[in-house]
Amino acid sequence: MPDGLDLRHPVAVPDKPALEGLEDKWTGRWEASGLYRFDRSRPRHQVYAIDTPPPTVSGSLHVGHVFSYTHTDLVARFHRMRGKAVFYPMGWDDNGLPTERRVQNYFGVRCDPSLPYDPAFTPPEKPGKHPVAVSRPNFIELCARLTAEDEQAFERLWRHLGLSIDWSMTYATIDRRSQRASQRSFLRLLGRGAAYQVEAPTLWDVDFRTAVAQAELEDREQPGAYHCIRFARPDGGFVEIETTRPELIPACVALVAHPGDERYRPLFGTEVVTPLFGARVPVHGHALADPEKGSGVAMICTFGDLTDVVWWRELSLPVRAVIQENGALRPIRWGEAGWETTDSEKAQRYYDQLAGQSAFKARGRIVELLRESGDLVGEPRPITHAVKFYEKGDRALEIITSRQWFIRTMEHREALLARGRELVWHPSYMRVRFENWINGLAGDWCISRQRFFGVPFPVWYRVRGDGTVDHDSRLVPDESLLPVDPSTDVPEGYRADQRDRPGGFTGDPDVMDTWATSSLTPQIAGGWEEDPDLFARVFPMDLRPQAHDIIRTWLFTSVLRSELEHGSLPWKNAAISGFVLDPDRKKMSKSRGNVVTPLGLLQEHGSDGVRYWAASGRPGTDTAFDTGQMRVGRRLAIKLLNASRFVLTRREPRGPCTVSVDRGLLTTLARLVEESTRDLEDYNYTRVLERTESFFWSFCDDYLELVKGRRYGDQGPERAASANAALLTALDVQLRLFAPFLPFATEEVWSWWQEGSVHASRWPEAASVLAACTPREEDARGVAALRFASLVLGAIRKKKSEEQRPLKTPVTRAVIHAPEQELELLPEVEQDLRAAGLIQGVETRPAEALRVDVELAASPQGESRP
RNA sequence: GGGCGGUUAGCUCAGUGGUAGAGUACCGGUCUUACACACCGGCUGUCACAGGUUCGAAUCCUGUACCGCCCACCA
Repeated sequence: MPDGLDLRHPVAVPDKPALEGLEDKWTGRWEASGLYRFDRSRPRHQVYAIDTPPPTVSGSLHVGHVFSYTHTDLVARFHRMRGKAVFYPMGWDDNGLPTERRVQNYFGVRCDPSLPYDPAFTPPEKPGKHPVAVSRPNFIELCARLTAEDEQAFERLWRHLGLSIDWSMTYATIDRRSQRASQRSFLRLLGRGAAYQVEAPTLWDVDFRTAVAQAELEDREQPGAYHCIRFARPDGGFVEIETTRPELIPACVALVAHPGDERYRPLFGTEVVTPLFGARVPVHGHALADPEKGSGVAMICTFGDLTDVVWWRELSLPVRAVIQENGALRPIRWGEAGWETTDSEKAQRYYDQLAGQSAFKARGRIVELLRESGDLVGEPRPITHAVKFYEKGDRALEIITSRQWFIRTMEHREALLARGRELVWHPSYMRVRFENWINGLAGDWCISRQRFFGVPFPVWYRVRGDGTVDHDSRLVPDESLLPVDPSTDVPEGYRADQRDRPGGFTGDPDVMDTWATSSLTPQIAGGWEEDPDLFARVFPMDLRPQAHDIIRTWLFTSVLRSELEHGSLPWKNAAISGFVLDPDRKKMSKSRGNVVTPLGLLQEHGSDGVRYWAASGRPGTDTAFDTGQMRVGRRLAIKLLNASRFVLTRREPRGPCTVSVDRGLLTTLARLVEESTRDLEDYNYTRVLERTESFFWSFCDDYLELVKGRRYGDQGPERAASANAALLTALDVQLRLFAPFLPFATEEVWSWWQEGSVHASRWPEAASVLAACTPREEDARGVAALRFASLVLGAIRKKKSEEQRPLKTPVTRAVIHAPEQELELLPEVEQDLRAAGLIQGVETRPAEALRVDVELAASPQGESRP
C-alpha cells in the first residue's frame, strides 16, 4: 500500500460505481500500455507458455468458446501475477475445408489448381449460377480476404471478454509462417523416411472427393439390411454368405471363415464362384472371421470396410475396385485381366445395369438381379447398424485405392503412450482417452487431402518422356525457399513452360490435412527455426488447453509431431475443458440451433459475470449453460465495487492490526491465500473462486458490519487504525485473488487507489497478508473471536427478522449462552458487537452450545406493525 | 463389446470415514449513512438402488440401473 499517498491525492472513488463501460475502458488501456505483451528477455524458467487453441474462423464463436477460453485466461492471469512472463498468443484456424466451402459459396468460385495465377482477378459482385474457376493462389487470396474479416470480429470479442492475450503474436494456420513450418517439418520427415507416399486403400469421402484420416471418422447409425447370398461351390453345392453391401459382389476377391470353423474348413483352399459375375474366388481361413456373425463366412471385397483391407493385405489378395472417387460404380470390361469370369458375356450384361450408378442405387438394382437369378436366399432383413462417415460428410465413406502421403505413426505407439504418461493431464482421467485412441490405431496417419485451401506439399515429380508422372522421382525445394506452392512455383533447374510436359515436371496437387499444420501450433507460435531465441524461451510449452473431443486429433497429432521433430513433449500440462450443455443436457452446438450469441451475453451480464459462470466449470467437466450463474457473477462484481468504495472512502487513521478480530480476519485470509495458490497451481480455479467468494461475502456481511463503528473512531484512534489497516489489507488481497476471475471490476477498483494494474501486481502470499499484523503471525484466537462475534451478530439479526422489526431496532438485553472458552472471547469483541447490533446490555451464561436470548426495545412511537 | 465420468435440495453444484452444505428458486421481512443491481431471515433431502467393510459410510469395496462421453475388426 502506498502510505501517505492518499492525503495528498484524494481518493478518486466514484459516488455510484458501476460495471457499465468497464470493458471498453480497460481493454483500451490495457492494449495501450502493452500490459499483456510477452517479455522475451526472460529466461525459460521465468516463462509460462500457452499453446492456445486456434478457433476455426469460418464459423462463429459460440458460448462454448467463451467458456473454455476463459479457463485458459484464468490460468494465464494467475501465472502472470506469480511473476512469470506469460506467452499467450492467439491463432486463427482458417486453413481447411470449412473455409473452402464458405468461400465457394460466398464468392461463387471454384478452385482449379491447373490454372495460372491471375493477379488482376476480382470475384463477381454476386455469386453467379455457374462457379467461376480460379487458380489455387487466387482461391487462397479469397480465403484470406474472407477470414480476415472474421478474425477481426473474433478479436473484438476476445478483448471484450478480457482475455489477456498478446495480440502482437497472432498467427493464422494458413499464413506464410505456418506454411513454412508445416512444409519444413514435412520435408524433414520425408528426408528421414518418417513421411512416405504410397498407393493404397484409403478412407475416402465421395462428396468431397478426398482422402480422410481415421481421426476424422465418426460412426452413424444407419438403416441397412442383411442379404443372404449364395456362392456356387465346385461340387455343385452352395456357400451362403451374409452381406450388407451386395453391390460389392463384383469387387469380391475371396471368402473367409475362421480357421477353426468345422463347417467351412473343407472349403479352405478351394474356389467358389460369385453369383451373377462368375468370378472364381478362393476360400480362406483367417482368425478375424467371427463364426458367430452371419453365416460364419464373409465376403471379402476391395473394399467394403477396414476389415476387408486387413484381410486383403494379410492374405495377399488381388484388387478388384468398383467404386470410383465420386462414389459411383466404374465401368469394367469383364473378361479382361483382373476381371476373369466363367461367362464374360453374362457378367457384362449384369454389370452394365450397375455401372455409373451410386453404390446406394446399385444396391437396389443388384438385389433385383440376385432375386431373379435365384442367388438371393430369402429376403433382405432390415437392420440398423453403425456406418463410418467423415465427420463433416453426408455420405458413408468408401475405401478407395489412391496415392496418398502418410506420416509413420504405428511404429511410435509405445513412445507416444509413454509421452502420454509423462504429460500432466487435468483432469488425470482424460489420459485414458489418449491411450484408447493410440491402442485402436489402424494405420499410419494419412495427411494428404485432395483439396485446395491448405498447405500444399512442397514436392514436384519428374514427368517421363512418355508423359507419365514418375512419382518416385521427386524434386523438393531448399528449406530457405519455403513456403512454395508447387502448382505455381517451379522446381530448381526447370522452366515454367516445362510444367506437365514430357521430360518436364508436375507439382504435387494435394494439400495437407488441416491437423498436419495445427499439430505444429507450438512450433509455429514459438518461432521454430525462424526465431531460435524465442523458441528456446517458450518450448516445450507449459500448457495445452483444449476440449476433450479433439484429444485424438489435435492433442495426439501434436504429441506425435513433437516426438518426431524434437524427441520431447510439446508441453508439460494438458488442461481439458468440458462442453457447455444446454438445459436438456445436450452439447450446445450450432447444428442444434440452441446457441446464444456470445457478445449479447457479455453485454447483458457483463464480461465479469460471464467469466464467473465459466469459472464454475472445472477442467474436464461438462457444464450447464446457466444465465443465473452469470447474474450471480455480475452481482458479485457490483458488490466488489461497492464494498471497495466503503473501504476506501475512509482510510485514516491507519496503524498496525492489534485488535483480535482484525488479526483473525487476516489470519483466515492468509490461509485462503495459501490454499488458493496451491489450487491454482493445480488448475483448480473453480475452488479458488468459490472460497474467495465465500470469504468475501462473510467479509461484507459480518466483518464490515462489526467494525463499521470502530473504524469511524467510536473506540479511539488506535482501534480505528487497526480496523482500517485490516480493511485495506483485506481489500488489497481480495482484489488480487479475484483479479483472474473478474479482471474488469478488480482493475477498476485498483485504479481508484493504486498505481499500475492489478493484473501486473504480485499474487499475494500469506506472509505479506500477516505483515499488517502486530505481531506478524497467525492469530487463532482472533479467528475464533471473529467467528464468535459473527454468530452472535447473526442471532441478533435473526431475532429482529423473526420479529419483523427494522435492523436498527436496539437490543435492550442480549444473554449469550456458550461454552466457557467462547465466552472468554467476549471482551475482545464486545464493543464491536454492541455497536453493530445496537446492543445496550450484554450478559453471559455458560452452556453446552451457543444460543443468544435477545430482548428488543419497544417499537418507536408511530411505528406500528401487524 | 471394452473403457471413462456422472447420479446429493425444484434447478446449478460443493462435499473422499465423524451431526447433510452453498448459490439459486420459493416464502417472509428490512430504505440499515458501501451497495434496493441491496440487505436480513426462513423453507427445502430414502445423498440413484442393493449388498458388504466399519463403532460410524454421501464418502471405501462389490454389484445393478440410468445419463453423458471415448474407443472398437459393426461381414
